[in-house]
Amino acid sequence: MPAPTPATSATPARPVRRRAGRPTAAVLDQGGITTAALELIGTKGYNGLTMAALARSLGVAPSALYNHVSSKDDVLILLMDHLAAMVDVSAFGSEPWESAVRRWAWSYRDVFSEHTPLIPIIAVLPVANAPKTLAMYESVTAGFREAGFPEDRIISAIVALEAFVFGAAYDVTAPDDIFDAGSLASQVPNFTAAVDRLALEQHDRPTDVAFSLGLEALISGFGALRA
Amino acid sequence: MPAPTPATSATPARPVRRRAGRPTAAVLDQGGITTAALELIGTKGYNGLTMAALARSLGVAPSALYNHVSSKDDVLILLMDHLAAMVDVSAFGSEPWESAVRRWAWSYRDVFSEHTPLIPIIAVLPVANAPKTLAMYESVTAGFREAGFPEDRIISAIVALEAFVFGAAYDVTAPDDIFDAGSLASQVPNFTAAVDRLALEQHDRPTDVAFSLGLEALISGFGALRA
DNA sequence: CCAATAAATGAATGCCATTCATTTATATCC
DNA sequence: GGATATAAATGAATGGCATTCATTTATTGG
Repeated sequence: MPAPTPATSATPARPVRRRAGRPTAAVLDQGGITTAALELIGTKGYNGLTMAALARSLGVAPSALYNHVSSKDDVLILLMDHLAAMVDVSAFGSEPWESAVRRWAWSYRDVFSEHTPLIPIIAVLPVANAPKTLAMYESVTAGFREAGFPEDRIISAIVALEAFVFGAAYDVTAPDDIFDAGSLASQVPNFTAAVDRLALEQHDRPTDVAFSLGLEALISGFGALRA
Repeated sequence: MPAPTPATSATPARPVRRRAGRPTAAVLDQGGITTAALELIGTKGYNGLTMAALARSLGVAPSALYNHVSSKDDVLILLMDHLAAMVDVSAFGSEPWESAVRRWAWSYRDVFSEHTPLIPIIAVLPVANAPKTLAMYESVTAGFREAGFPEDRIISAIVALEAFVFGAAYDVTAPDDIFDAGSLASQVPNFTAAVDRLALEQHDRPTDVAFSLGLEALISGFGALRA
C-alpha cells in the first residue's frame, strides 16, 4: 500500500464544502473509513458511531460513504476484521501450547471487550468475508496441529474457546454491582452468601478471576486430548 | 371475523379504535406485553419487534405501551427475565452435580440461542432488575454449595459457565458454511485442512460437538475443585 | 477527442422510538 | 353523593437514523 491514507488525522474535519464530481485523488477508502470509525468509537462510543458522524469526521457527505461500503453493517465488518489483526497469536510456534493458548485467549478477550457490539457480528460472519480473521484462525490452527492436537477436533476446540472468550468479553463491561440483589437479597440466601464471600477476597478484577478459572479448565481439559 | 377479546390472543388484533380515557379494565400489563412480544418474535423475528408492531398486536396505540414500560429496552429486559424462568434448573438437588450442570447449561444455551439479541442485555444487567434470573442463580448456587463446591469460587465458576453458554448460543445461529474460506482457502492450509477433517466426521450438529467438548472440559475442571 | 467511469453532493424517503397534550372512566376522599 | 385525582388510553408531533437517487464533474482509456 504505497498511498498513505488521508483524512484519518485527529482533526475534526469541518464541512469542507467540496464540490461534486470526481476529485483529483479519492478522499475515501475502506482503510480510512475503518480508522475514522475506530477513532470515533474511541471518543464517542458505539452510540456515536452513525453514518452521519462518520462522514463528518471524514469531511464528507454521508452518501459518499456508500461508494465504498454497502451498509453500516459493512463498516462493522471492516472494524471487526481490523480488530482480529490486533489479537496476539505470536506465541503459537514460539511457546508451549498451553501458554500460547493462554496468551491468545487473554488478548482476544481484551481486544473485544472494548468492542462488544461487534461480537454478534463476528460470531456468525462467514470467514470468507474477513481475511484478517481468517489469518488469525490459520495461526491458531497451525499451533494446535504442531502441538499434536487431533486434527478432527481442532476446529471444535477453537470454537469452544472462542465462545468462552466472547461471553467473557461482555463480562468485562458489566457494572461492578451486577450481582447486588438489592431488596431481593433475603429471598436468595445461597446466592447472596456466595457473592459476599467472593467480595471478601478483595480481587481488583473479579471478572479476571472468572476468566482465568474457566480458561485454565478449558486448557487442561483440551490439553489432555493431545497426542 | 373480528375477535372481541384483544391482547395476547393469536388473532392479529386489528386497530380496534378504542376511545381515549381510562377503560373499564386495563388492556395492557407487563405480562401481556411480554407474551405478545414473544409471539411477535416467534413469527417475525427480532427485526419485526418494533414498538409499533407490538402495539398493533395488542390492539393499542404505540404510545399506550409507555404507560407500562419505560422504553423498548425495558421490553427486552422483561423478555429476558421471562426466558430465564424457562431454563431448566430442576436437576440441581435431584441429580449429581455433573449432570445437573450439564442439564442446566444445555437448556440455558438452547433457550438463548433463539434469542441472541437479548444476550448483550442479560450479560450486563444487574440482577436486581430481573427477579426470575435471580431465582435461577439461587438454584444453581445452592446446587454448587450442596455439591461441596468451595464457596469463594461459586460465583466465578457460574460466571465462567455463563460466558461459555452465551458465546455458544451465538454459534447455534451461525450459517453452516461459516468456515468456508472460499477463494482464500489456499492461503490458510492448516485451517482448511482442519475444517475439512471435521466435515468428514459427518456430525449433524457441529455446533453441538464444540459445545459438548467445552462444557465437559469446564465440568471436569471445576469438578476437581470440590471438597 | 470523446465516452465511460469513479466519486463526490444534497435532497428526499421511510422507519423507528419516544414525547406530549388531551380525553375520560374509574377510584378515592370528604 | 359529589368533587377530585388518577390511570390508561388516543393521535399528532419530533428528531434521529440509514439508505437511495438524480446530478455533477474530473479523470481515464480507447
